[in-house]
Amino acid sequence: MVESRARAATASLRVAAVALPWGVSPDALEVAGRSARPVMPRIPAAVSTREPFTCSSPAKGHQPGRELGASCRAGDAHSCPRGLLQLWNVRPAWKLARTCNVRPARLSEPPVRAPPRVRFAPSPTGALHVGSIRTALFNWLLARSGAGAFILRIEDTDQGRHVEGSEVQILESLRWLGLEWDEGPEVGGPHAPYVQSLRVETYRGVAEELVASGAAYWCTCTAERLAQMRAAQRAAHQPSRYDRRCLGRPEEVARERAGGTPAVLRQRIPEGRTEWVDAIRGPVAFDNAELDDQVLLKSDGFPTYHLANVVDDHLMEITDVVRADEWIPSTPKHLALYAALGWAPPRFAHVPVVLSEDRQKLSKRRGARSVLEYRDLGYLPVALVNAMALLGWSSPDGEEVLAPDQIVARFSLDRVQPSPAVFDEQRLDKLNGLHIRMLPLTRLAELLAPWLPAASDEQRLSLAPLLQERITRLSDATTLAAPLLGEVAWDETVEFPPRKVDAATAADLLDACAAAVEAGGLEDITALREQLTAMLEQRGLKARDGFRVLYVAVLGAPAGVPVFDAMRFLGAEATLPRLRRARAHLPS
RNA sequence: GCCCCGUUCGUCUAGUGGCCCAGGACACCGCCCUCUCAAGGCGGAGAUCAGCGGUUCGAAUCCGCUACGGGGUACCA
Repeated sequence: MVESRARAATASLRVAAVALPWGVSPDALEVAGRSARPVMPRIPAAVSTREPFTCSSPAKGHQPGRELGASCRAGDAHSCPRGLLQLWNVRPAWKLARTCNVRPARLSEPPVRAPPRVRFAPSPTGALHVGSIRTALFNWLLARSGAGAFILRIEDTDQGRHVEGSEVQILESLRWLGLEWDEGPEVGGPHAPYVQSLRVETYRGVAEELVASGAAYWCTCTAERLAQMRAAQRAAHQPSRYDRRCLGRPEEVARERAGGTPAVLRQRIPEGRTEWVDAIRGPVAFDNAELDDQVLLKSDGFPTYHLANVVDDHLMEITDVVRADEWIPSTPKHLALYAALGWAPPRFAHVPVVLSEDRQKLSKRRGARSVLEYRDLGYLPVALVNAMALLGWSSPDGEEVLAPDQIVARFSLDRVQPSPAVFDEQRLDKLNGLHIRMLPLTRLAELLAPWLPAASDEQRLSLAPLLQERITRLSDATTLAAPLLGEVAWDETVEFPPRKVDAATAADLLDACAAAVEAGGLEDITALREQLTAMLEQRGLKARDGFRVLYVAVLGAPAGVPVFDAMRFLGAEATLPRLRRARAHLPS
């Protein structure tokens, strides 16, 4: 379908070229010489022809063959059935007939749009990982960016796969990330209940309607027969789909059902072709002959996803279905259901899946972390949101470190990539560190509480500025702050005195520092630092090298929080023994 | 088997026929800044835009084929 349209467009362009046989000026060809790379002006000056311009942008679904007038200028407005377009890249005169391009306005964003109502519909089969919750994030972003509503619905129509406790985890994950829902479990809403197992009567009612209109029929075929049929179809290189045996024997099926034979309700897929414009992928088309007569009602009376999701999306007035791309092959079946019921279908946007490092689809089994694990590892929800948003979506201005409200302000589905992406944890780390650095100190101090259980509120507050600049995850605070909140054992494996510092200088430095601290030097650590720097420089040593002595002495390692701040935090009483202990490890 | 979706530096991406012998970010390397570590600044290395054909004066961008990857093909969602 797509191809044939494009082919037709190409054909009409050829005709246009033939129909406008003006003399080609050789001068026009000499744009910039052939020696160098021909440099064409991006937006050339206005040009005119004896014949009208033709609007040609077939690939973008643009209506070709439209006259633009005998002269045009880049930037001119041009109205065509697709909306207001802008001319750009006007071509040299010798080629105008087919190359006067127009840039279509964004197709997916009509100027006036009702606020979107979107939904996230997980099934309670386990904890949410990055792959599944990113779909929730995109839904939430679409809702918030369009002043719409974000609806949460639990799809638990498969009783067998239900995992105890996963609903609670789902709600907790969403809340932790800040993806608050406007309607759904716990918050309620006008279309309650938002749990499918509580809506079974609704689905049965719709199913009856479908039977009455002939869009669905009962089927009593056994699993064995179905398996045989599929094997045969596969062997015959045929698409595998139900052969409609029961469609041709309704009385018999009715008798069997009355006699207690288990039966399922099948959707009768109409003839023809189904296509839709996916907000992320553009036109997608299926030949209905490829489609199976989908089971709508299982023999246990529960609906399948296909029925339940269409019914609920309609009843809940969902305008945009944003879901993972594994649903693409089912979409034509859903569309057929909407048509059979006389309902207007929503827009569809199929987002790509998230892959793990080995390029396989992310899954719990392969060690994908659940969202809550990231919390327990010391990640900030805003950083996770940032990292997930950048997985498949990019900001129009290229900004990458973004708070949720900034993402909302910039979000649109047409900037979502169609290809699957690998989740990069290193990038998450980077983003997490940067977001930690943007936190107000009081907030950081609060967030640090679980990671610094031994510290008082006051201590955490004074530690916060020292830690903020150098932690990647909140959990890093525990090790970084350890030397300040407890004793430090002397570690013989740490080089002491450090490189570039001889024992005598180290001893003098420690003595001088201890003397100064004893004399109240911690009152003004800048002065103390300058005093010691001067002393080291007198001996021809750089402060950076010499101070390593103090790092090892006070923090037990050559790196850590700024050592003078550390000493001040510890106070003279705690600092002096450390300086003296280090001194004792040096020959006197 | 049949159908669908996808394919730009290691990773995430920009890119919608000339601003691209492809730009940014993470990771990596070097330098600078600096009391260490971070953060930051500057620079480096890293992509024959999956391949091949076609259209075009000109293709990462349009078309076709192929390859590879993923998904669907359930009384799972």
